[in-house]
Amino acid sequence: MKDLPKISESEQLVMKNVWTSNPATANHIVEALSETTTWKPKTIKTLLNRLVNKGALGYKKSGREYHYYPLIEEDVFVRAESRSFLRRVFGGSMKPMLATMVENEDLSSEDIQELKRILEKKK
Amino acid sequence: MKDLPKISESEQLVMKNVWTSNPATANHIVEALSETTTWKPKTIKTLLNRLVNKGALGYKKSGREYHYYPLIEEDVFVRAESRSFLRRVFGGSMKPMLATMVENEDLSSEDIQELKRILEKKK
DNA sequence: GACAAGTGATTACAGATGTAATCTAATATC
DNA sequence: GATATTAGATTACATCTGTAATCACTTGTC
Repeated sequence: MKDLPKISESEQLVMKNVWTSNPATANHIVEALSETTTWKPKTIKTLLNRLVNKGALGYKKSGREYHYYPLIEEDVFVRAESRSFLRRVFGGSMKPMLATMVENEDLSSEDIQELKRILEKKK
Repeated sequence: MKDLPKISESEQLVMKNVWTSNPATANHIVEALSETTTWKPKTIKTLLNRLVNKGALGYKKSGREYHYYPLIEEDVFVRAESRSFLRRVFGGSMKPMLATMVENEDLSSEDIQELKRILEKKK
């Protein structure tokens, strides 16, 4: 898997919106992000422009609206980010990572069963 | 849990060394990091100074050597980082996170069994 | 006491990031 | 065709981060 561009936390929020619903206009993304952030539209448009420059987003012009779409698959990004996190914080080891997550989160018996099923699915 | 200072990836490498063996002198940390990085001693000392200013490290002077020690417990940092990762990448959901990790990593049957035991330990 | 050596503090610089305004150009409306 | 409006590009600024040199001060040695 070739190198992904480095995407900051703020840029990730933008990407998440585009992954969820694309193609999307800037205004659409601005509206969506205004529900969860206090960013000004100009800020969001800066992040969009940076993501385009980084090769994470593409766009197609329609009239005077740009329709943005992802150039990185969400799955690819998520897997890369997960690998990076596991290596950086746990030295690549799954066991302490899972132990820490399990301690952090309030999990029900159903949750635990579901997680075990996920483990069992592993071939 | 009060706010932890934001620690960069490079600073995390320094912290890991101090967590592993402390108190530690700058030279000791420089030696240890020289095994895995190509940083100059001045670089490492900058990172040490920044960590002190951030409140992540403290020091005690002995002769002309500073003995650095952590002001943040590794466990606390690891838990906070894990929470942040889970929320940021998976919206707080354990199941897709575990599924992604399991797909990413080459796990043996023993590994899987051990991970299930970790889940079962959850009260 | 003087000088050398060693230690960290401060400074330096470039790029990244967070945040947002200003400018330019294109489209929509009249 | 002219003007208003809108959309993104560019610029702005402060802080963070990566990387490392220079400076200042303290300690060690003679």
